[in-house]
Amino acid sequence: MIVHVSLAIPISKAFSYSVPRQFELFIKLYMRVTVPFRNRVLTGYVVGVDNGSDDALKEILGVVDIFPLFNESLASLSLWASHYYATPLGLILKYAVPLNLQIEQYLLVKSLCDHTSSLNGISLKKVLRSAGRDAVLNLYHKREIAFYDVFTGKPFTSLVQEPGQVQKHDKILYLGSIDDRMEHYLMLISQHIAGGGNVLMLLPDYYASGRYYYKILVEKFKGNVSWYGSPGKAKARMETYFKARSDGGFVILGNKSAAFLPLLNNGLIIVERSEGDEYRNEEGVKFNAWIIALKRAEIENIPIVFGSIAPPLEIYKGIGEGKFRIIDKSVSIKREDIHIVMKKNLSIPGKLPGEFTEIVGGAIAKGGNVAIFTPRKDYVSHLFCLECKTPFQCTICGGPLSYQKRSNVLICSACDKSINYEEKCPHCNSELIRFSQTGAEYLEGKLNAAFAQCRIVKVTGETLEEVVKGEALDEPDEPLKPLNPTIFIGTQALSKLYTVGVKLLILYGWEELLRISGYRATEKMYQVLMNLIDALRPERICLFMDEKKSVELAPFMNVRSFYLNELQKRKLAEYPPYVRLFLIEVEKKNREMGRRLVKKIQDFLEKEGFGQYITGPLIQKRGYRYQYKMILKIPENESISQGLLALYNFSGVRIEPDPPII
DNA sequence: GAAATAGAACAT
DNA sequence: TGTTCTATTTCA
Repeated sequence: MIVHVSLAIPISKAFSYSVPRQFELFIKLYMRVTVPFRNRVLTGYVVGVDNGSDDALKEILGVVDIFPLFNESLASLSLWASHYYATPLGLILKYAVPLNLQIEQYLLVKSLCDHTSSLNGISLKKVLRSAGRDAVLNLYHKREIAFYDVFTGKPFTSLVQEPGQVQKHDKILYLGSIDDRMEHYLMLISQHIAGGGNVLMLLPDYYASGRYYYKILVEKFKGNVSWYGSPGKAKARMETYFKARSDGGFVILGNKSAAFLPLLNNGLIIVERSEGDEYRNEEGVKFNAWIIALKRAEIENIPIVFGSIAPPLEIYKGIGEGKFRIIDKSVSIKREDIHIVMKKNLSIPGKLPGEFTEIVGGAIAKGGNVAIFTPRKDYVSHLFCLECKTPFQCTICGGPLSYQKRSNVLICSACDKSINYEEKCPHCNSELIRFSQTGAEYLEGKLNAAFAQCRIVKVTGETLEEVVKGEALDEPDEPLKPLNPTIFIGTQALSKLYTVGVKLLILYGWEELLRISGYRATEKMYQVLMNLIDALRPERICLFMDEKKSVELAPFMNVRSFYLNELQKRKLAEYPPYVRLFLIEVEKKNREMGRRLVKKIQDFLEKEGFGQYITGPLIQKRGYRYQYKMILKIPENESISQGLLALYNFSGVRIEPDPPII
């Protein structure tokens, strides 16, 4: 017997091994096996089984799983993701099963005959340790033992597709406010769990959205709600895993990895605010959880519901093409309800505009909370030397540096590297440094000085956990006391504060998103504005815009026309969702070497029929290295299949699927 | 991803 | 011609 094994390394092909006779009976597709690779031992997934033998192949060293952890649908989902994201299958499979999976610890042995009775009720982990893996596999194969998990008490068997109730696969966009969405979700969940199904609900983040929804769901569904993938809670995670796998009637909440969680049949998937960037997994395997969830619903033939007040453009495109159904409960804001103040040099440090302190002060005097959105999180995001005119750049990657006053460091926005701020230009040593593009930290300082009597809370992606857990929201269910008005200052993270409620919402430099957010800028602006209003429920809205950068507000005031217009623009410009973008990067110390590899890649892509879609390469010097960047713009109907995966045959090539900014 | 190996650069 | 450091290839 020969098996083809996918390993978690950046190589797109599977490696073949022969199977010693004693393992042959145990081998099934998608089981994990240990194999020799070079001079180490790796765990990989069996992705193919052949009869016959080949003496030239090395032998597998052992069989890890008693059952395959994947069923057909999860396997096809992984295979699809591997192609779609041009990522080797082994890396996807490794991600798709729970991290640090310790199934054996939570499985107990059930004796099925007399001479195994001493093992009855003992954990599989212990039995494996005392009897050895091969002996246990043998007993199981002879049907002398079986397994059940400690949480549900139900037998742990292969994931089989139960015919059961066949559901209608349906893709729905629920366009409406947070209260309407919640009501709709509760109705759907009740229906589904009453029918014995499980519901998977994806939420944009753990600390704020997760907390908010968890609380409401637990109130209604009690112990049948759990988080999958909560940080540091291995046991809870496994409990959710087993419940979802072998039982019905549960609501499983998660963010990214939950999109791959094995779920019993008769499922329903809900994705809340899918436009949130938090669904993008950037570490290791790059993917977007809602895209995976959508494909999964298709493969498993289960309904999926996207709820939002400002959904991603892709979904609105799906409505136009008849792939999505829409439930439209949208509420539009009126232009005349938004007060606009134009100012010069809004993002350059200096005195806050008089109207600004006046308006904030007015709201506070009436005893209401105020939320102030600003697009950047640090003190300032753009430093440059007034003498030699050089902007401050990261020494490692060449990315722009921003300044954090509190810790007096410069942070690279591209690679997160931080260095101490020396108060002089690294180029010419001049001390004439210009700060511009102020952010949340800067405004926080200014507000502290102007409104000493108020509590001022900074809300960014980094502080969100602290804010939600901390004293600012110690009674998340009750709005903050009017006697103690609070000013929340922050980035889009503000739109996660579902419970505070504000009298006044100010967007300070919202139009800057146009320059920050690449080709998605207008879409992003709409989503930021709508989600802030959705979560914070302001009585009044006020925009402070820079005179020179100001934008027309009218196009944002009607959902339908906004999306149709934006889709039209993207189509003309040949941007997503009408094309898919892949960023291909090559980095070499030697300029000529880089050029040669780029040429090889271009020739290969040409041969594969992608030649016409290449832009670039753009050459950038990064420290001592040369970086070559190419953009592949592939029309949506074009299949990429194996084409891009084969780029892993050239080493030193990095592929980034769907880069947000190019 | 990382070890083996081929290649370049430098010294003897 | 040996030594050391770096870039490239290959793994079953």
